[in-house]
Amino acid sequence: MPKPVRRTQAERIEVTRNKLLESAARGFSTYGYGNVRLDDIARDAGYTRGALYHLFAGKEELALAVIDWVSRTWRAEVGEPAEAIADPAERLVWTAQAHARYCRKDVAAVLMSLRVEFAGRDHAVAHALTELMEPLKATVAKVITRGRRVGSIPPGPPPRALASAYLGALEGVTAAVGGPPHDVALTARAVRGVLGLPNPS
Amino acid sequence: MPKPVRRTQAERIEVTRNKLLESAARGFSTYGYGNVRLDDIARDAGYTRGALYHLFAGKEELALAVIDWVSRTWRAEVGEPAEAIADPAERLVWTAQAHARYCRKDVAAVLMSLRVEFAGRDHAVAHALTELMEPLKATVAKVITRGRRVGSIPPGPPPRALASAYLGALEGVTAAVGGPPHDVALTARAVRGVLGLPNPS
DNA sequence: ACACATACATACATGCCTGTATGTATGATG
DNA sequence: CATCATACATACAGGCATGTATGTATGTGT
Repeated sequence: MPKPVRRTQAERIEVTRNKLLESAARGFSTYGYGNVRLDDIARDAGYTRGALYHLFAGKEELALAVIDWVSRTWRAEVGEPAEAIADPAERLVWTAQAHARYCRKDVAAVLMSLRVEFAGRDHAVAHALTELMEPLKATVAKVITRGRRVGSIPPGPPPRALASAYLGALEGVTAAVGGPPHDVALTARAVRGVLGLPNPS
Repeated sequence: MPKPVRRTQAERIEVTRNKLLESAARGFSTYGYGNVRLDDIARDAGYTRGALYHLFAGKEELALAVIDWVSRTWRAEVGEPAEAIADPAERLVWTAQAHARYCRKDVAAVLMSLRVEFAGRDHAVAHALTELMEPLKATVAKVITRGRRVGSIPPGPPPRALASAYLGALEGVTAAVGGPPHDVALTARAVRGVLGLPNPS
């Protein structure tokens, strides 16, 4: 018996919460919001639904918490570091590559999975997702506009449409390729093409 | 009262079947396989579940029929015409553009929607989808290989990985852009980038 | 025109999953 | 160490969607 370590309540709850969030992310990502059973999520994390309902009000709140959790880590690992890059074109390409690396963690796919499932629906999860994507798209559009003013991104379709395509290419390619060793290079290729940048070769 | 036209049984059943398939495609695409209710699908087509269960063994068979139905129209409108184009690079770019136009019909999104929902699961629908995508990916890989031999596609990542990225970019961009007037141009940009082709400018 | 088959509607039964209420064990406080 | 609070498990209840069985109307063969 591996010694019943005495943990403080705050520690216990944080450990449990994180385990549940991770299992939930995997569950939502693999089975979808509607198909996954809370029992599976809890059991996968090593608990029962009792723990889950103690920490989250229900399935919907759990999904919202997962979205918040994943988007936080995304910002930390992809969004924030990208802001250090001055040149707009470089920054967008770097972001794409960082996103591809980020998506190697299986939990990352949960955002795309949920977005597809809730696309065009009136649901709290759907609203959370659009409130997450909308500013991101706006930011990308702004970077594109700046890039064109500076001359590092060639002219073409309107920035907002281009931003949508950029994000779509990002997710589509990373999801389809599904990991190393070519995910980063191929994602970069795709977004370069979308932005109208020449391939570096 | 609009005259009770006397239709033959074969006609009745075909009309009904098609209406149900179209509603099912919309339903699966909007709500997902697990979330949509067969009652909604039937009612949307102007029938009840009675008609649905008379024509299809159940939800699963309905989904399989929808997949078959959509893939047929895709082949007719995108796959087959593309084969007329000799040059490999041109053919792949044209296919992407034709796919973008094809996706303007709302029912087209059903394949991507189902693929995301069933990705990595052991389910009859999942198998049907992989059996549909696998040959397609193989074909694209072959065209890429030929294109490189001929010199119309530059060297780069292995053909299979490139084919995955090509299809991912295709779906990602069309789904994200979501229609005219820029869908075709942006999709072409993305796949050109993935394939390593120079942008025509 | 009659009996039969089939397209489709309505009514019923079953199972599963969410949500809630209750119970138990472990950590906190005096 | 005794009492309380909290993390988590187990037990119960309700709803909702699938699937099935039965009923009705429309087309078909003789």
